[in-house]
Amino acid sequence: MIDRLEQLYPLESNGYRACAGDAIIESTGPEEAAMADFPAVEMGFGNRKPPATIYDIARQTGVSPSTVSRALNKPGRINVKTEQRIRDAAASLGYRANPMARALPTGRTGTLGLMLSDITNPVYFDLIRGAERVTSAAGQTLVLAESQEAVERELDDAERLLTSVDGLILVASRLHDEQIIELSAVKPVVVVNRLVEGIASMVPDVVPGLSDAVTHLAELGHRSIAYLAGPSASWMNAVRWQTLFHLAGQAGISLVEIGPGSPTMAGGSALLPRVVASGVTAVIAYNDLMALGVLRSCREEGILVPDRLSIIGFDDIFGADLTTPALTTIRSPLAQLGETAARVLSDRSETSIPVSPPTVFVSRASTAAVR
Amino acid sequence: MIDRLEQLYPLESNGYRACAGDAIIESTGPEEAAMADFPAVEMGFGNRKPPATIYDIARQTGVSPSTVSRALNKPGRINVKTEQRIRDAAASLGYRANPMARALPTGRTGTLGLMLSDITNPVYFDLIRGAERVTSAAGQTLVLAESQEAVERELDDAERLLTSVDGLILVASRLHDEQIIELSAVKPVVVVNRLVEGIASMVPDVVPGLSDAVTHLAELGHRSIAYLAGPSASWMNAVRWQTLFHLAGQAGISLVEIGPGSPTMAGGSALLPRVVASGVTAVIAYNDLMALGVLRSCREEGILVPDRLSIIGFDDIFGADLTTPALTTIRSPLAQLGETAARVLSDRSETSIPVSPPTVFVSRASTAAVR
DNA sequence: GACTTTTTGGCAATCGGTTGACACGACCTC
DNA sequence: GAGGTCGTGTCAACCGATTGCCAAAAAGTC
Repeated sequence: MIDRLEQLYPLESNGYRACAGDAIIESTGPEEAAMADFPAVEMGFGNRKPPATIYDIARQTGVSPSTVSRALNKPGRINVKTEQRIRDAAASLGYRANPMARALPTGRTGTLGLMLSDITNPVYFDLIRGAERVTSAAGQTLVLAESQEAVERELDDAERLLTSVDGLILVASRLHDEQIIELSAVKPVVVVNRLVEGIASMVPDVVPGLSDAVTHLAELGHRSIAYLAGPSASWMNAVRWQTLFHLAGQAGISLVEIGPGSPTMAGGSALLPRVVASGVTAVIAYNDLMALGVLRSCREEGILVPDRLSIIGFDDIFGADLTTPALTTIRSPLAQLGETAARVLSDRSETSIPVSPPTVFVSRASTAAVR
Repeated sequence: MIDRLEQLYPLESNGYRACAGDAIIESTGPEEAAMADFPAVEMGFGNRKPPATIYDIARQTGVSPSTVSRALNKPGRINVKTEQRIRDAAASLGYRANPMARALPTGRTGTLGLMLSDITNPVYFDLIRGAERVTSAAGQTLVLAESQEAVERELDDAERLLTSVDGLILVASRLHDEQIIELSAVKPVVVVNRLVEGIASMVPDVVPGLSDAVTHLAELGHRSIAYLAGPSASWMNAVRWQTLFHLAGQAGISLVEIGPGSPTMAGGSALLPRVVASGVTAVIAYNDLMALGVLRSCREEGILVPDRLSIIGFDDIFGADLTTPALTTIRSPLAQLGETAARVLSDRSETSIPVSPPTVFVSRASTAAVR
């Protein structure tokens, strides 16, 4: 079978773009598709060559290890001539400083941790991107960890991560305030999408976006709407609900809370029956994923959107504008929050930091006037 | 300003779900939305308490550090009574082993690296999930790195990562074969979506899915189709093109290659004019992102899909079934590849490993019979 | 009771860097 | 020429674990 693969993808020295002139294509039969008998390949976990150390460089150049260390990290401290010799040797040996050996005496690991409930939730894309950009610009490494919405696990992972990181960004953490404060006693911690006293916190200001959304619905004639609640342990869910509660009151719109539900498409879908039963003409969901879940279920149920039900999401994730109808939503400035969080940790600046960029209402096609 | 925020999100000891009865809601004026003057908060980067070490435990229990180390890691080596005393002390001090101090003498870091061109590309979601699942089940940590489609940077990051990781998974790497082989001389390396001689490689078998796709198009009466090429440095792009080339030939369908383009929605959109000019009735894109880009541009240009143009994507990413029309695509078993890759590195098994699970054609609504 | 074996715990070296203290020579100054 | 300064490089301690080897104590054997 491996033969067939190699015929199919003939290798060249540079690995790809081989001429396919004599490749043999044949359909894979069902028996070949079975899991049990994939083509297999041998792993070569054999003898590896240990990476070069400053001791190797020292021996080769005839200086002491400490001189090597200084030549490589303290420009000017060592004679330029010597420094160059050392640099050349380092390059020829393919030297790379061992980050752990370095971290041990210094305490600096050159690494920031980013913890979120679900790495693959599109909501966090821009946030991750933003943090990545800042981190790598500062020559540091960003490590991502996932807590799977489990408090138990989140604390454990956070503690583990904390020991090997210069700072930690907690996004939409489900931990208790005290637990977060405890973590911050060990290493700098920044929380995003949550407000914790005494901890650098960055939350978008939900008022502008939500306010515009409510006005928008009011202008379309909606008098009765629902909020699709996310996880009850989510601080941001509480904020969105409370804010909406007041704004709806001010606008004279009646509001019901439906949920809590899982912050996923499935979670949204599951709540549709209750939405229908409530008789509301519009829903605002905790996030876009839930909104998309509702949207999909509506299509399956034959409920016309936006004619019979208007839907508003939250976050403006990837894909929100690809649906039909395109999803009206409230955009959170997550890229900016990610950047800021990373910058704060990266600079270790004692100065005050920005904390509350505004959300923006994005009007698309999933909202319309009440019939 | 911070006052307003606190009024808006009043804090309680447990952090959320505070009563919002007296919160004050007012619209944010435009001047407040300006970037310059976000509410700010002071960071407390003050004196941190250093984490507990085995020396602290040793002192408290009156034994030597080596005994502590053994009590915690070599069950049975130490008297149960002593071991328990040590465990209790460790717990009361909140001890957490410093992974770097441990890695230094042992060489084992308990960490796997996963490198991909773009963390936030939905294509890789399932792959990341799969790798994460296996890794964390094995008590290890997965660290993600992003290479931004830049070979220079990818090599640099890979080398840096390699020093602090037990093994490395390279996904859709743009590196040269030699570079990858060199990396694998230092630490175990697995490549995904690419075939490199001598390196454990996992690629989906594109034939089944692509074959069904071509048959599908042929049955719908398409006689002339286009392939929207992805990055020319992508091994997988070459494979998809070559395979399609043969399958189309066998089916008697004429085929043109359009591109290469960036593997993004923008990349797909940019190629639409050339698709139109070519006069084909169907396109198969390098990936779903490009297919979605074409789809969106078609909508903007008033080109009906699938009536005037059939579109097939690749990978079946999140959102592919949310569009209108829902995207017909070829699903890659990436979750499985991610799991397998992680398992191979995690077990360090010398045994042979599965390597080529089949792709599956997913027929949805973006393909139809030629008028 | 003397000898052997097993259990239990400590000593010290090691991993690969960093860094404060210091030695040595060159150069400068009065 | 004595004293001071500066530039350059080495020594040795240290970060927090792991682990091979050994010693003391306890248990077992004849």
